[in-house]
Amino acid sequence: MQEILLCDLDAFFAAVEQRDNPELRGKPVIVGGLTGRGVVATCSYEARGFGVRSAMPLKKALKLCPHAVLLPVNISRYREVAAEVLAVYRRFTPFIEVVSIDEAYLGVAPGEGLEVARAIKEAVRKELDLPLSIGVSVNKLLAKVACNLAKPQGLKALWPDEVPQILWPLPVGVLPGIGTKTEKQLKERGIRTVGDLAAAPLYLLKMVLGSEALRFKEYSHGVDRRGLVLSRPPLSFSKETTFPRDVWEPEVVRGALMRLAEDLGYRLRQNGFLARSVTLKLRFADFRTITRTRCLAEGINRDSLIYRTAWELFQEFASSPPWRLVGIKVAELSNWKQLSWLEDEREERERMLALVLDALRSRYGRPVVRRASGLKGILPEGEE
DNA sequence: TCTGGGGTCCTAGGACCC
DNA sequence: TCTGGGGTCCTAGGACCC
Repeated sequence: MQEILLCDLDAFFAAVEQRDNPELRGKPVIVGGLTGRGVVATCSYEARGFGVRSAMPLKKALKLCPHAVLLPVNISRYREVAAEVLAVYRRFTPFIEVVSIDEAYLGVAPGEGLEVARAIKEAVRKELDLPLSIGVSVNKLLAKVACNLAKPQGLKALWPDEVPQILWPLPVGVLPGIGTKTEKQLKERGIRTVGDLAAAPLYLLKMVLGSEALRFKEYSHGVDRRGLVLSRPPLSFSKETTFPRDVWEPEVVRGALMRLAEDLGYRLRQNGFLARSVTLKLRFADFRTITRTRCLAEGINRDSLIYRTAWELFQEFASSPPWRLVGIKVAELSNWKQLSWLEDEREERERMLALVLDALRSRYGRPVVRRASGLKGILPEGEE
């Protein structure tokens, strides 16, 4: 049987910032959206010492730690660094499941897990100067738990024979798929720890976990049949934005939808996809959230069609302001194929323009030429 | 304390078809 | 007239993960 490593970069965004700016080392650093309604994306361990946590509203984080250094999320920079880390992993094994920007499972030969883990940790520290935690075991579940126990900057193995001693005392929330809601429901039935879950009768588990009860029962015994998923095409792209203040004017929402549609169209074209469904997401000031989806006859990848569909959905379903967030998701992706011959000349022109703008965007970032008067009648109404 | 953004998966109801 | 059963597609919402 193969062994599995879970490699998890510690406080990744904050660690990159501290590495790139040595004067930040040893200081509490918070990386997050700086809009006033932002939350903590990642914070350094110095900040965690003050009680600051991921997903915490920035306002609260700053109350806990007023002298923290606050930085915006520089996601393109973190992506670059993450690619360098992946390149190191690839020197050790081709079996890699990338979970997120800072996390990956690696498959290695039986008996080699700990040795490879030590070498990877050392290489990432020496070559990239980044702290990394690694959990080692025979499956993803135990590797993940081991990694959590190892953090920060640790290395730990967790073998099946240690399950009663190490896994059972932990809260059920350590199992993947048990979040706050499910944890609460289990607690109401007297199931707090993984050991409780292992001892619980199946009928009781089914009341909370439904058809997944058996899988979680297996997890509680350290059994995890999930394999590594080496690579998968994306199923959807989405982009959403929370307004700095609650919004009462449909025109403000319309402007936001245009920018979201532009971004999604760009990503579809860059990745060679057509989308057959468009979903509008709307959050009201009271936090009630709705989604409305429209399935299209044909796949699309143009900003204007994404925008138009989302705007129609908004007009149909927006009900009443104030709105807090608006978002668009495109899904039902298929590979790019030749569009129908029936497009009229205007559409052809628009498609050519999109290609030119994309080229500019690739080279220079968001184009400002969008505002030039020559584009009247080509871009969707109100966009010029 | 007043709650981001980008994803995946599951469930459940209704429409529709045979 | 008093209504089966199965399959698929579409849609909405929710839980979860990082």
